[in-house]
Parts: sequence; C-alpha cells; structure tokens
Amino acid sequence: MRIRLIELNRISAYCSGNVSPEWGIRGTTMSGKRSPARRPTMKDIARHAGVSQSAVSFALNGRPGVSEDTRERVRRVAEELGWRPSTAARALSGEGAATVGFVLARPADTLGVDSFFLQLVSGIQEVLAERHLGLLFQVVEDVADECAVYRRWWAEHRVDGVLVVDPRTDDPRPGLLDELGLPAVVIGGAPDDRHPGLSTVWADDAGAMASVVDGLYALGHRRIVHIAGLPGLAHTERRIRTLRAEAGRRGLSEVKSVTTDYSDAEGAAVTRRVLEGPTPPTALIYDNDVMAVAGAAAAAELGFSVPADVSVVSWEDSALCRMVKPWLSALSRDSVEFGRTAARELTALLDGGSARAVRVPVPRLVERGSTGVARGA
Amino acid sequence: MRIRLIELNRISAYCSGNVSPEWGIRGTTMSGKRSPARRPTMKDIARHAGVSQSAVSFALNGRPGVSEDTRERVRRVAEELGWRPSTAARALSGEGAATVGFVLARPADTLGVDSFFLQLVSGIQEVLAERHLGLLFQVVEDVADECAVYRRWWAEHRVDGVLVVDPRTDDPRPGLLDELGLPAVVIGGAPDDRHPGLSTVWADDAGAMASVVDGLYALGHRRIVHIAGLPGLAHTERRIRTLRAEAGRRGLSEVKSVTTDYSDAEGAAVTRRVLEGPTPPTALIYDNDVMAVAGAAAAAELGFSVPADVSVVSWEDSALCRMVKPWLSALSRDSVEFGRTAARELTALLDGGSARAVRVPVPRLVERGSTGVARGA
DNA sequence: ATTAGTGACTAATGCGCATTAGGCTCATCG
DNA sequence: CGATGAGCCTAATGCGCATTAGTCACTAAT
Repeated sequence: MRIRLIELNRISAYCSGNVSPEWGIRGTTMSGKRSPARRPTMKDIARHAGVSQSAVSFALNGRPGVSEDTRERVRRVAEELGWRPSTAARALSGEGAATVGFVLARPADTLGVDSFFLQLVSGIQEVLAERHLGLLFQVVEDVADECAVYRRWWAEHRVDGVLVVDPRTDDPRPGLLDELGLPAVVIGGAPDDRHPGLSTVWADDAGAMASVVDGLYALGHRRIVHIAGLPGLAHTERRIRTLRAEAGRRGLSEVKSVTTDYSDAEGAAVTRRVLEGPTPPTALIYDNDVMAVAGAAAAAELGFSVPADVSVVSWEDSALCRMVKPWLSALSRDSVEFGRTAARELTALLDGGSARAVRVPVPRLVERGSTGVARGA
Repeated sequence: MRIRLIELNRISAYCSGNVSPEWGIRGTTMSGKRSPARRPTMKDIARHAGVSQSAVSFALNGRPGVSEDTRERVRRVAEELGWRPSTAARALSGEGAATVGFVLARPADTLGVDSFFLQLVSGIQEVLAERHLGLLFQVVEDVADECAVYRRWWAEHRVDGVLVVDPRTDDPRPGLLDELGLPAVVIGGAPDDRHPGLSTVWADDAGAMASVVDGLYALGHRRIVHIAGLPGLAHTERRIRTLRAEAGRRGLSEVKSVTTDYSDAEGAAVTRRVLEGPTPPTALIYDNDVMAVAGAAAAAELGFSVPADVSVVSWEDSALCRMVKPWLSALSRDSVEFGRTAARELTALLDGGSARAVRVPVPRLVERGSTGVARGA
C-alpha cells in the first residue's frame, strides 16, 4: 500500500519532469489572473521528486541520509525549478543571513570624487559573490550613527559580519562589535591586541612614509609639508607620527603635518598657506589624490612650478593623477586586491576561523613628473 | 484562578522591570562562559510584560486587540530590551525583506573616478534609512550578470524591490523584473510604456542637450563634437539623437557624436583625433567630467587653448571640473536629490502605489571659464 | 434574566528551512 | 532463526514573527 503510493509518486514525477511539467514556477491564481511568479520551495521539489521535504534538505545540503540516486534526482529537480534557498528561512533556522555589512561614515558632501571606496567595494564583491554572500551597504554621517547601524543590523539579524573602514584612534567600533559578537574585519587599521576577535587587514603606512621621506631627502628636500587627511583616523595619525620620527632622526626641523578634511578646497587652501609662508617647503605630500591635484593647481597659480620649485607626492593613485601636468608621482596600491583580501578574511572568520592580522603590500611610489631635485640642492 | 495567575505575572513583571531585571539581553551559558550576546525576541518581551506573544505583536504593530495600557507597557519593555524585529522572521511571514537592491554593472576597472554613483547612493540611503530599509549592493561585469543577480535575489527572497541604473536600448531588465513581479525604479531612463509596472525617474537629457547647443550656437560655434559615453545606454542615445536633430534644424553639417567607454584614456584619445583633423571642432561636449578634464588637457597639449581655440563643456559637474585651468563649464545636477527621488518612488511602489514616471529638473549649465566665443565668429 | 456583543487576551498555525527523532527494509551475524 | 545494525526515508519540531481562530469576562440590549 505504502510502497505503491510512493512508487506512483515517483513515476508521476518522472513523467512530469520529462513530458509535460504541470509544475512550473509560474503560478496561476484561482481567478485565472496571472500571479507575478511563485518562488519554488523545497516542498515543491519534494512533491516533484516524490520524496519528503527532509530528504530534499539532506540531498541539497550534502548531508548523509539519502542515496546518491535520490540526491542526484533532487538536485536536478531543484535546478529545473530554479530553486534557491530563501535567505530568510535559512537565517531563521540559525544559518546566518548570508550577508555582510559595510558602513561608510562620511557626510554626503564629502563623498565627492573618491576612487578608493568604489574599487575597494568591487574587490570585496568579487569574493563575496563567489559564495553568494550579499553586501548590505550604508552611508551614514558619523561613527556614532555607524555604531547604531551595527546594533540595528545585529538585532535585526541582518548580517553575519561586517567590514569596518576608516579605523580611528579611540575607536568605539571594535569594542561594540566584540560585545555584539559580530565577526568583523577592520580595513586599514594597525593590528590591535585589545580586540582579539577582530581581524585586521592593513598596509604599512609607516614604512611607506619612511620610504617617501627617504626619497625626498635623497633629492635634497629638507622642508617638507604633509597635507594629511582627517585627524583621528588611525592611518592619518600613523603617517603623522612616522613623519615626525623620520624628521627627528634626520634632524629636520622644518617638516610638519597639517590635517584636513580630504577635500580639494582644503587641499588647495593649506597649500596656499604654506607656500606663502616665509620659508616655503620644497616638497608636499598629500594624503589623497584629490588634494594633491588641487594643491598642485594652487601651487601653479602662486607661481610655483612643479617640480622645479616644489615637489608633489599623492598618497593615492588614480586617473586623477594623470589628468594634470605634470603627472603626479603617487603611492600606488591595489585597492581592488585590498578589498578582496578583506573579504577573504571575513569569510574565513565566518567559517569559524580565528582572527588574524594580515598585512598587504606596502604602497609603491610611482615616480612621475611631479617630483624632482630640491631647488638649491 | 486564571485571573490570579495573570495578576501575578503582571506583578512579577512590574517588579523585575523596576528592581532587578533577571532578564538582560546578555546571556550566560550553563557552563558559565559568557555567550557573546543574545538577541531579545518577542517571547522575551512577552515574558517580561506578562502577556502572550500575540499580544506583544499586536501592541508593537499598532494592531487592535490590546488596551492602550498594555500597549504602552509592551512598548516600554521592548525598548528596554533593545528589541528589533528579526528581518528574517518578518520576511518569512510574508512581510518582505525590508531591503532593496542596487546593482552596478560596470567592469571593475571602469569604476575609476566616478562621483555620480556615490552621490546617487548616498541620496538613496537617506530615504531608505528613514524607513529602516537596507540596501543590498552588488557590482557585476555586465547586464547578463545583473539579470542573474535579480533572479537570485528574487528566488532567495532577498529584496523587495530594486533600483536599476544605466538603462539601455533593448534592455532585458525591465521585462525580467516585470516577469518576476519585482517592484523597480529605473533611474535615468525615459518613460517606457511597455512596462507599466516600473517607475521611472529621469532627467530631460534632450532638453539639456538642446539648450547646450543653443548656447554654443549663440557663441558662434558651428563645428561641435560630442564625446559621448557608452553606446547602447539609453541616455547616450537620447543625447546623440537630440544633437543630430538640433544640428539638422540649424543646417549644421559638421556636428557629430563619438561614443566612448567614459574613461579618461578614450576621452583624451578621441579629443586628439578630432582636433588633429582637417577642420577641427570649435566646441567639445563631453558626457562626463573625467573625459572632459582629460580631453581639455589633451587639447592643451596639442596647442589648442581653452576656450580661445576650443570650448569645452562637461556633462557632469564635480570637484574635478574645478581642478583644472580654466575651470570647466558643466551641466550641473543634484545627484543626491536624484537618488532621493528614486528611492522615494521605490518606497511608494513598495507601499502599493502605482508606477509613474517622474522627471527631475533639467541639468543646469554652469558657465565657467571653458566656454567662449568661437574663434572667427 | 437571557442573549448578543464587545474588548482584551491567549492559543494555534504557517512561512521555508535545518535538524532530530523515529520507522521500515534488508543484509549480517551469532 | 531471531537479534542487530546499517541504509534510506518520513514525521515532527523549532527558529521569530504575523495572523486567524478561539476564549473569557463583562456590558448593553431585549
């Protein structure tokens, strides 16, 4: 009796699969009106394949408990029906949301021209897409809002982990994420012992700064101004500290850093201010490409020729650096790969791996036309 | 008997809420090890408030069936516990995923310096954040991949709707989204009657192009080259068609469009090619800021002075346009507001509103130093 | 005084999946 | 020849929420 029924089911499933599937993914309501479309579920697969819903689950998840034969059949049916697991249901049954979060804490108007993030994100995506992980993205005003977003995401069960950018000194985020138990990778921060749960992917800013100063020193530069980015950002502070140390080591007194908001406006303004001083610097190091370009233009306007009067280095390479004359020498790094690495670390964490600190290659100085021997050297 | 029990529950809830809540959101496992944190659920709230779980649901969702008194109490408890509805559970019980999708189909290396998308996204976020809607973001290589992503998102029940950018001629996406019944807003496409289910937010490129040509014509320009963006994009084609029409209307034969990939390299290359021809144009219209800047630089290298020899107009305004000398005249639009509008349309759609086509203001030409009277005019 | 009605809850169900606990059949061993 | 176990499945349960169907006490109307 029982066997009979099952057999019948199997036969009908077999037929419908090969001859005329009465079970498409398009539904038709009673009224005859065409409903938009119906998502196939495991139940549908089960009916189609003539097995129980649990068997389907076992089959599709590689769990033992079904014959290879059945497994294959179930897989085929799932494929035909275009089935995909509902992330909602998966998340609900404890499997996680299959999503990672990414928050960008920058005021909308500061977003402007920034090639770094888009490239970073595209690298991240590459890795996440392979594993069908979604990327939940949000732009907020400041770090406080960012923390609120993490809390919400966590409470709403929206993400399995997050990628944190722009680490700061006295950053509240690592502590919060630790508390929430949300796996996270900090991008661009130096390794931090206080939060063993977080992974870190970082570039050796200190080393890069040292080598830039080395190079400029060799070219005879003794007065150097570093037009830095936002104060409070970990890498800004690292660069500033290193510059000071390098200057101290060489006994250079006319070397300093000035922090800005990364905008072209401030980049130009600071440039004008320092160049109009009594003893203008002979070399300028900008923390991003936008300021470097704006600064170089400002210098030119003041009658300073680049690189004869003043050398310019951009700490970010992009098409922008090749849009002005002379082309700007820049520290080049592979932002896409940076993103890939970060995403890989996060997936490793999600797989239960333990946190670690990964260092990506030191940015390389690409010498173009904007750096030269110091005037008078 | 029953009353008694309920009363007791209420009292105990009252006490625990005010004196020593034994129910925090932090859990402690049996072994004494501190578990990372526990998400409070409606069950917790129910226990705390001494009511059933359904009552909590009614209370929190503004449904009738509970007294104002209870409602308020439940709300307070939920607040105290830091409760947030699990999106997974919500989605599973048919409420939608509280997420909208956004796919960017551009090869990774083409992403480069683009201010438009980041601004667009930040505008979108502003509106979505208000309603606690998440934004699922993905970067893919081409439109085929993009379609695959929509299918997957739909099958996985991941998004309630999507925002579509870069509409094309013969675009497969509207049809697909229609088929899937996925609410969508097309950003930048002209209204399309064939897909009544989709909303559209668009700017009047045709009108803008006409006014730009008007302006250049008035300055004496008769030979104009339009360095357009990617062929196949709806707005590229619209601009090209309009330019041709305007030229025809005025009997100008030396007016043409050349399509590119939006990169600085092609912008410069095309510029060189047309300027080195026998009768070089006196005005160049670039479809984005990156090409405009690169093109202006290329022109300068060839000995063409801007705007004396050739006028330059950028169809995208950004800090970039103010980083070169002379500053570039540009068509300025409020990309952030554009994003807001699109997001608002999508939320309206999600609320059950019907699709419509919304036109945002025509981009306005900001005259800067790069446009002038045509040589010889 | 009985009935209908209403307000305020609680119980029960389902969403789509993973998982645990059983159930049935057949081969193997003592 | 009955007991044991392995193999292959099915049934049942839970996740967190929304929702529908009761339940119970109390009021208004007949």
